[in-house]
Amino acid sequence: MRIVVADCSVDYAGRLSAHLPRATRVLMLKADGSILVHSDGGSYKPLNWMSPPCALSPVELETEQLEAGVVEAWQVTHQKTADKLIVSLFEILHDSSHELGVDPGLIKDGVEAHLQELLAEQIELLGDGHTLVRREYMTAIGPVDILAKDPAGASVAIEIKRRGEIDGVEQLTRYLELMNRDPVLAPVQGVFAAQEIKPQARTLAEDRGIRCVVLDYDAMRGMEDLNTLF
Amino acid sequence: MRIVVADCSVDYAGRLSAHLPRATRVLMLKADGSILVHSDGGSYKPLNWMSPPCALSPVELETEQLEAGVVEAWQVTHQKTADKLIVSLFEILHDSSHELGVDPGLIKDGVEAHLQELLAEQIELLGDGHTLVRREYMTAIGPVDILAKDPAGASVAIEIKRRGEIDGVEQLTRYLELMNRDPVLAPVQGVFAAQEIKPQARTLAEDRGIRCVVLDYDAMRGMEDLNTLF
DNA sequence: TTTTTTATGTCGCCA
DNA sequence: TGGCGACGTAAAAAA
Repeated sequence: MRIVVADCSVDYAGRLSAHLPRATRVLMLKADGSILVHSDGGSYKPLNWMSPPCALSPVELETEQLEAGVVEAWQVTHQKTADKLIVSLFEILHDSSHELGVDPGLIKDGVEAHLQELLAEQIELLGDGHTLVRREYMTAIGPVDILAKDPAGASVAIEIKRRGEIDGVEQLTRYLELMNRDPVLAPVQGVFAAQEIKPQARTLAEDRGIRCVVLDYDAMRGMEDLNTLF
Repeated sequence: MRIVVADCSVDYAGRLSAHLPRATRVLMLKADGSILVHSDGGSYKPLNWMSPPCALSPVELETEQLEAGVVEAWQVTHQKTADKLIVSLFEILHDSSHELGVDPGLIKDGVEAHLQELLAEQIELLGDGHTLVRREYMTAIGPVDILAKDPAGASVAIEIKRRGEIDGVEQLTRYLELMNRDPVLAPVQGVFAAQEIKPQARTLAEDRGIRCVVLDYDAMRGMEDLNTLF
């Protein structure tokens, strides 16, 4: 990994053409030949970049560029798509290289899939007498996370999110609308289950007669451990 | 912009939970408080990050952490969502700060928006006698890229894409269906305009009575230059 | 390998 | 500010 801080301008030609006027930026050159051009703001997306597989090579400077004050120029070319990125450096303020090694990678946990798995195992969290029909119950417009039955035998459709927001309520509403047209299933009660439910989402859900259930992930995982243990 | 190369581990809790085991990585700390954790591979997406607005603060180390070899720890918290990122540093290999200033930003060229602008100016490309009604004509299900009239005064709805694929045809079909129900507009003819139209998309479009027009971006831009010149 | 789906998407526009 | 669509979407999962 080579890190260069420099006064530079960048030109990209590929799926679109783009230009970055002269300014001070951070250039991250990774071991696989890829390059990221970052400014001191924005989010994780670089201003400009080239993804691997690609190769960096120095560019012979023309008189015009030398006169404009260009000290050095790089050309980064994508192996397959022929996308091209040209970095013109006017002044290098910092330049260092670092041996990083291979990264062990990110371990994700607590995603929606795991919550769904846990709630399916502990369906009684919705209330005594609830029973699981099945996970990923298929409908014409997509799978409902969990289909269950309440103690009276009525259908319950459950939408699970890590964080409950409006679009989750909309999604569940679409499922309910469809399922309530099916005489075998109707009437179907909706349950919006999440670790955290935003006030706006709760209001919308309750206004539509959808029950909101806040899930305690740690407690549910604890229960699972107990179940696995015995 | 502060750049730190360090042996570290990272924990994230927000929409999901994630953990990065101890390894050497590059930490980019931006002026707005945001942080990116990069490895020496992958692509432009960091292994982990926190987007602004957020704030970084040092964490008081516990005995357990000190014994494990943690030298320093940071906590980055998102202002609104309460997402949290904790970076535990075992060894700092590099640490430098740089004044970057505000970036002038990326200048894009050749995107859909520009194509739309150009076609609106050169609406006669659809055929002599065509006139522009307006760009981004609003309908109940979203804006139609361009609404025009043919020489006979009939409505023409134009969907513009850089690369014309099936979903673009579907989108235009939805607009046409809706607009043709409006007695003021009906009958509305559809035009699918793109720099490149995939055979599948062309077949579907023509089957639905939608005209396909391939746009020559360079020629259109050339025309614009002439128009600006005189 | 190719296609489809997901995403801590991000970004930009317009109501 | 919130909703909606495009993105050089990228990245992961499925086929």
